[in-house]
Amino acid sequence: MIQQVKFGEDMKSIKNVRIKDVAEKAGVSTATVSHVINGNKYVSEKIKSKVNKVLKELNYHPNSAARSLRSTKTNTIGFIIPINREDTAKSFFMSIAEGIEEKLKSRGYNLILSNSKEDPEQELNLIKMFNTQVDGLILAPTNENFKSINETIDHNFQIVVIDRLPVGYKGDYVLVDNFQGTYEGINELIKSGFKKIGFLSSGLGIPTSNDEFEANKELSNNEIYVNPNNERFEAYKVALSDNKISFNPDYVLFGESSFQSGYDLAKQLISKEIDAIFIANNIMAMGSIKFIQEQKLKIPDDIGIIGYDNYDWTEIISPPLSAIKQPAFEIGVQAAELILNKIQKPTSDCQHIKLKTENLKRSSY
Amino acid sequence: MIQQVKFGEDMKSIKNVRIKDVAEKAGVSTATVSHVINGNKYVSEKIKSKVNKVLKELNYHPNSAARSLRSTKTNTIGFIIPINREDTAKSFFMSIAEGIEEKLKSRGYNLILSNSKEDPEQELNLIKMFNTQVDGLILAPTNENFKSINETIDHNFQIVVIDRLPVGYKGDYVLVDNFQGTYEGINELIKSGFKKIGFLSSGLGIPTSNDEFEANKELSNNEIYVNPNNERFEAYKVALSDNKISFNPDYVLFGESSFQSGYDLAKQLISKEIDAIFIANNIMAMGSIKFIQEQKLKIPDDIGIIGYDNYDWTEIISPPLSAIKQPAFEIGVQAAELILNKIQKPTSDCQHIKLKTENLKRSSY
DNA sequence: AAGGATAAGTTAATCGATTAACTCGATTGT
DNA sequence: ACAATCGAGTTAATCGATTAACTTATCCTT
Repeated sequence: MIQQVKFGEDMKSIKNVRIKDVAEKAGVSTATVSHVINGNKYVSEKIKSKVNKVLKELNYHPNSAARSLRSTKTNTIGFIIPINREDTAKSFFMSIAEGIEEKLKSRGYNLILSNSKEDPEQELNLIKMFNTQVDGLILAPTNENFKSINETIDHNFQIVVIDRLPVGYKGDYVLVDNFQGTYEGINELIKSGFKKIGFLSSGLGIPTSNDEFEANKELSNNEIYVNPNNERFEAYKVALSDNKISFNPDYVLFGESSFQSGYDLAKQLISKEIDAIFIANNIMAMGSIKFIQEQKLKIPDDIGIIGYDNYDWTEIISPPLSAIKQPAFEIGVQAAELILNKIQKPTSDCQHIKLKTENLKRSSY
Repeated sequence: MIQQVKFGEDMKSIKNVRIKDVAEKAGVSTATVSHVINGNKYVSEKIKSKVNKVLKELNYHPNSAARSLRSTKTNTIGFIIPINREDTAKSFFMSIAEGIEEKLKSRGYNLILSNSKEDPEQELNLIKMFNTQVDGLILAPTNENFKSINETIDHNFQIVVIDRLPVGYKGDYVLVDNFQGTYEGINELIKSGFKKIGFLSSGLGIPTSNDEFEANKELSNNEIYVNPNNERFEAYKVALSDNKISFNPDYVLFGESSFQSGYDLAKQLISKEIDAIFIANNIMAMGSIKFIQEQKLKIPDDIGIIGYDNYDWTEIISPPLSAIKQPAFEIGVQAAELILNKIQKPTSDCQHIKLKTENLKRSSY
């Protein structure tokens, strides 16, 4: 339904108030007004208050384009998220965005948001676009290698990486300790008596065959692509091994991050007579649970479950789902903090932050 | 866990490539380069290709600050959302944001995102901040009256309002036809044999007492504050009346948009022996369902339920929840379309778009 | 062949805020 | 008492891209 309405408002064609207008009205130079606004040179109280008065009267707002052009600071931070349509990770990244915004706002910065849609090409394009637009970039990377990213950064801006760690990246980052959370989760599962524990996840960023994986291991920690999924997978294997349970590759399935894929993989896995599943991906967890419900399997009697990330729905399914919760908002706050520091002091040491997860034990195991 | 790492990268202190550099290398004037880039004056093929070549070689990217300053176009659209922390509406607005972004990107525009947190003051501040930053603003308003908003807009930018309609606003908007969706939902409930239908919602933007409400009715359609909740409430009443069911104010409860409030209000409502509930708010629906599950009430035998908005979780609870789905992504696309049109042709007629909801019948009634 | 029209580029003013360099009077030190 | 220093403002160059106005050279038209 589309209506059309005649245009006939009190169109404002107000010429913007310039610093010059303020200066004239206050009887001072533009430089003085600028000094009052930015407080970077001493101005006498008398003049300062006169200028401030005029500033208010005229409702002056600095033209950010002019300001950026002259000072080469944009006061804007870019944030690139990697989500597909219908991906529930959007809630995760949105919470991160909130954290970022909260911190930025308190320091007078803006946030520009863009979505790479998990497409490395898109990501590179966005970075290009950001080149002259931002003072810093918070990036949840989809390119697995930092080289290509680094090459497209031709402007002098700061970067903070979150959520995943591309190969060759040495700068600031904020990650979540996915190893610890998963390790603890698997451990709990085992303590509760589960022995045949399946592992469901979306794709790994690293080679999955054993040979290649071993090869990777020899590189230093910074030299492999770290994404949440492979950390979780590693933790799964280590936890099993620490509990003297042998690793069975048949119990591990990777698929795309979707409801359907969760459903399908759960079906496959359950046909293998496992007694518990660790599902490293929120939306796949939903699909899996759907299948389990359809099969009328009892949770946790027939099958134990742990999911990843705490969404509201995890509380209202029956039984409520146990989950490993990532501190999304906090990631955002920390990332913003890092980037602002780096902008203020570009030569400062790089910070590597790893946030702890929280283990939410409910009734699904 | 925080690590410190010595800073010692191959710091880039590259001076940015300016249009002047390109011009010199290509042996033409800066004006010509600009014309090639923007295509607003004819340039011979020979020169055009020469310039394009240099553009690539030098990896030129226009300085957006300079461009904005001169052309008074920022090529940026602002988007203000009104969400509180933990509000599941974040998923709804995020989908809208995706829709906006998709459309904007295809036309070379950027998106700046900010959150008013449902605080009218904050909203006004954000608008102020946007004044010289954006060419247009997409606003999910929290101020109920447009006057205060209008007063803080001192720059000459375009506005498109979404989701709610403040009093006195006459410009472009994209809304969802909440009346229709709710009306149909209630109708279906009645057809399925439910008679005592409760209504749960977060706060209305209009006076709720009957007198005041009647007073409001006399104003023209554009003169009352329209938000999704009051439309839904209206539809509820009309649907009852059309089915010759008398309206019982005891069956209607308003609370804040939270899990707990949904839980509490469901408790209240159920004590009144209703046989179905229409829950006009997603997160309240979760709380309500939690309570219903705890009481071991059978859905839909003991109680029928319809919720609002289609989240993934609605499929995996038992039984799957019937819901009215808003076309979030589409709202974004349309809003972006409107604002781009308005920017191109500021005097064009205002468009009023109302999108249809979708009725997802599942097994909860 | 003269005069105008057109085509293809160029020159230079301009957007608004910042800031280095400067002015000018007052204060201080010896 | 005189130079040096300081305090409080001002002047004017500058950031990089756009674009109105202008310059040539070329092409018609009669």
